[in-house]
Amino acid sequence: MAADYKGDYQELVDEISELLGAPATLENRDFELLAFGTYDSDDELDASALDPVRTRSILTRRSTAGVRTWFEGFGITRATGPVRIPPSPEAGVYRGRICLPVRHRGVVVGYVWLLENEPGPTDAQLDAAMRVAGRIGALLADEAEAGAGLSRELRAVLTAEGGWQRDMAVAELRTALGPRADGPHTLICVAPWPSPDPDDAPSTRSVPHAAALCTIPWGAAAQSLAVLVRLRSTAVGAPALAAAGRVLEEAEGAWGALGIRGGTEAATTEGSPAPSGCGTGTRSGSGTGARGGSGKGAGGASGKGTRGAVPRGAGAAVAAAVAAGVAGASRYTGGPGTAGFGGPAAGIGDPRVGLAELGAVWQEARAAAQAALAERRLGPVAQWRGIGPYRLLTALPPESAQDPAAGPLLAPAHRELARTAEVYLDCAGQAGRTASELGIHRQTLYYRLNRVEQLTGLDLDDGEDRLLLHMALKRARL
DNA sequence: TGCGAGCGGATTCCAGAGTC
DNA sequence: GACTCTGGAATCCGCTCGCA
Repeated sequence: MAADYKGDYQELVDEISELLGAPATLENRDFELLAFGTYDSDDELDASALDPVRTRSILTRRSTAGVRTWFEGFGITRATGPVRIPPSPEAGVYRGRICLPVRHRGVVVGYVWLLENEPGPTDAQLDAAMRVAGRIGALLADEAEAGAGLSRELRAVLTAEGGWQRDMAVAELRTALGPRADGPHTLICVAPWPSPDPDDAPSTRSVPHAAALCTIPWGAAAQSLAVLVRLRSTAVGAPALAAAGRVLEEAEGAWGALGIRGGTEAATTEGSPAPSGCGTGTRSGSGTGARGGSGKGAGGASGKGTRGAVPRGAGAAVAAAVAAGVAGASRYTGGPGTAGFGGPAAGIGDPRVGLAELGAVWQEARAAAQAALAERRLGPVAQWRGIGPYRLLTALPPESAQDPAAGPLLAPAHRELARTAEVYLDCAGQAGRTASELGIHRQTLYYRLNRVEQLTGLDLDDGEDRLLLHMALKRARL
């Protein structure tokens, strides 16, 4: 049964505030706010509580990197007793404060902060406060252990083969979650996730509405992060979106720390516009007679496609993970969806009540993440219900990625032709819109389409041939 | 309802320029 | 020289609208 840790932290912080006669705040070792004391002074408004750093910490639930660096410079990560920190206006710290390191079995797990007042607390008072900090440390360690346990249960559910194995895993997760297990839930898949190490995953506390999270293999060498999210109802997806946004921030930060660009910036610095710019356009065009005409043979290709997708500045292991998990999608296009490593993406499955269908929800979340990575216009956070044809395409077996009909077109030398064909098909075969979308002359478009037909042996005036090529091109992006 | 005129988009053909 | 792209002109085709 999960404990109400938040309430316990609050009581302990209030206890410290009362002991020392000053408002206290509690942050974890990542400087994320866990609780803050509301000490009642005799004044109507205690100006001492209006310190900018403390106010910011309370309002944003965390401290800035600059403040963190300044504090850590006083050795608070190694201290076993109270540490006095003088004010430093240049670091944004306008008031001196006392840091009580919160330790458990010798390891720092958080910090209690007190603004210094005159006269300061006595040694006896600080000793008493440190004993309370010790109880907070035990509580933080207990919570971390409980969270890790849920990770194991969640991973067991998501990696179970099915049948009785999954039923057993679901039963264990249900027991661990308690009564909350019967409420509405969904799953978020964030991929690629930079590390398989559970210690590198964010805590459930730092992800809004998260009940459990764990890492799951993504392809051959990469990782993804699964987040189980509690919802108020299956009709309201806002909590899942908020959680996905928060975890994406963590993922982008982690990839950034590894020297790999995140976010959409990387996606727009190379290559051309998205191949699917016409995806939501009007219905079919004229469908008139056959194209033929002025092709001049099936000789060499331009070879002017977009450049490689391997991130620069990354370690070999990371590059391998990216190659397996992300860049594999960029087999031919140069568009934002696939041009290099455009950062991680998140997929959200359809909400369900209870945990029985968690396996299916996970498949949906994975598929949505896969679609968001392949087609950046769907992301960075994509919901299963919003990925359109990718609901079918992601369900196809891996071997379908190389359909012989589209094979020649997927060669690196013919990236531009493949992109031309895909935009043309996305635009429902309307030459004018396609040429406009690609920024080429319409005659150039006819020339390229003629080359596509020569390479593939398909007839773009035939509906089934069009469907086959369209599916093959989309599938190859996944 | 059927027909024809007008319009606009799609297609084809040809010539020529640029690049490798 | 081969390939690719661009531009102009002619033609085809489907759609809309007015009219009987």
